[in-house]
Amino acid sequence: MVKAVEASRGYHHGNLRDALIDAGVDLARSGGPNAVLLRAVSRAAGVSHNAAYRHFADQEDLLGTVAQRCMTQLSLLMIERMDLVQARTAARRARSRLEAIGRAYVDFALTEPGWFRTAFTSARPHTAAGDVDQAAPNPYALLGAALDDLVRTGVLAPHARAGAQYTAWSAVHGLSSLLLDGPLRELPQADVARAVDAVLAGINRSLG
Amino acid sequence: MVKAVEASRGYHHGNLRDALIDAGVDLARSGGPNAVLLRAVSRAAGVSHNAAYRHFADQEDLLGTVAQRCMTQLSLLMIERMDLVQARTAARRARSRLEAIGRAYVDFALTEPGWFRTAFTSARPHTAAGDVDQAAPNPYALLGAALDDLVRTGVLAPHARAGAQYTAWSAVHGLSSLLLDGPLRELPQADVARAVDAVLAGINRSLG
DNA sequence: GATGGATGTTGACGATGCCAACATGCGGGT
DNA sequence: ACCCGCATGTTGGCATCGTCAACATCCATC
Repeated sequence: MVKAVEASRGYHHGNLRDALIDAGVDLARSGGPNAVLLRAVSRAAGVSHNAAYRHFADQEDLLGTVAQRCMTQLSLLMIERMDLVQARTAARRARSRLEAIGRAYVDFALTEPGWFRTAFTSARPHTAAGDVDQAAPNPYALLGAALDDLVRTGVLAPHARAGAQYTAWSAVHGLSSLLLDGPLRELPQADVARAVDAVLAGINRSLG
Repeated sequence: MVKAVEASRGYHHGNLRDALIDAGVDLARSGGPNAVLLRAVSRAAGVSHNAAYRHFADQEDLLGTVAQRCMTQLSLLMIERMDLVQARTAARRARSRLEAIGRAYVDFALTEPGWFRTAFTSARPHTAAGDVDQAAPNPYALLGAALDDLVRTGVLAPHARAGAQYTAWSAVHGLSSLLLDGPLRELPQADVARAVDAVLAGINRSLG
């Protein structure tokens, strides 16, 4: 057979690493990075503390792995929203896609604060040596692809692409952070919408 | 006399709250928010664990207070850099001041990562009820004042001010975060400078 | 079938946050 | 001047966490 997906519950779990990561993702969702505890994930996986040490060097290692999964969740929402975009011309489509991506980014931060904070908890270069899942979609690769499309459709001048990338990333990520943990924390919902519109419009304008 | 600055070291410390906060700021500087521990600050203040509970409800309370001090540090650097700006016309001066503020923001994040992370550790609305030091300068108030100057000097149209505020805050904060904990983490120094220039130029352009 | 290495378990140690009970001494009221 | 209350510190203890060491189990390979 390919692999025992359903965990056999004998002495050996059979699929513990994934189970631990899943538990970590759950904990991160509700409690953020500080909730991703070695003993807690072990408990959730129905296994004894210390079992995790056979799969992760230490808590930081686990957290880094969970953080990557959170990044992937962000990517999934971005892709989903991007695929919904429809437009006449290729140029308009590229523009709308970029906006959809940006909006997804902010929405993710606001609707999944635990995941968002965990994804950027950094702790360490969670692009650690070894098994970074290269196949997993990356939020910034998606943003980059959207910018490539803008260049392809003539909206964005090729020489401006590099700068636009930094500008777009920064604006969208910064807004998300400020709304979540910054001085915009308790902004009324209507103002939030206005702020998002303003920032996305600013990005659009800065594209030329 | 005004106040016993030098701590009298009897049974009662005499100035414990401030001593604990200072110790917390030190720990935050080198270790970030996770290093601001109740027992550690007590130790640093030469006092027994639990003494801190006479001045802070819990660790989160202490951390929030320390976070505010970190915010103030950021403000101080911004003010310092802003005051260095010289320019012929009032308009150019206002523009240069905004840029100086933005650059200071990013520089602070990169040179004082522990403080920066602590300042935005949020944990809870560290604008808790009660004694928020209103006199302390606020990074966003400074940014707001700089934008006001741009309106006053005719660089920025009044109706565009609100949007510009969100745009500028987001861009500068987002860039800082991405350089510190995001995918731009290990960017070579030359590219960092380019990215900062690009984002600041983008802000300037978005002002019209 | 035996056996070795991968996987899980048990137990322990130090550190942390927080609670309860106790100690100290400064400052205000008489 | 005295005394006593209450803010401030201390001691001790508990539950939880990360991590190490020693041990148990079982799957795969010969």
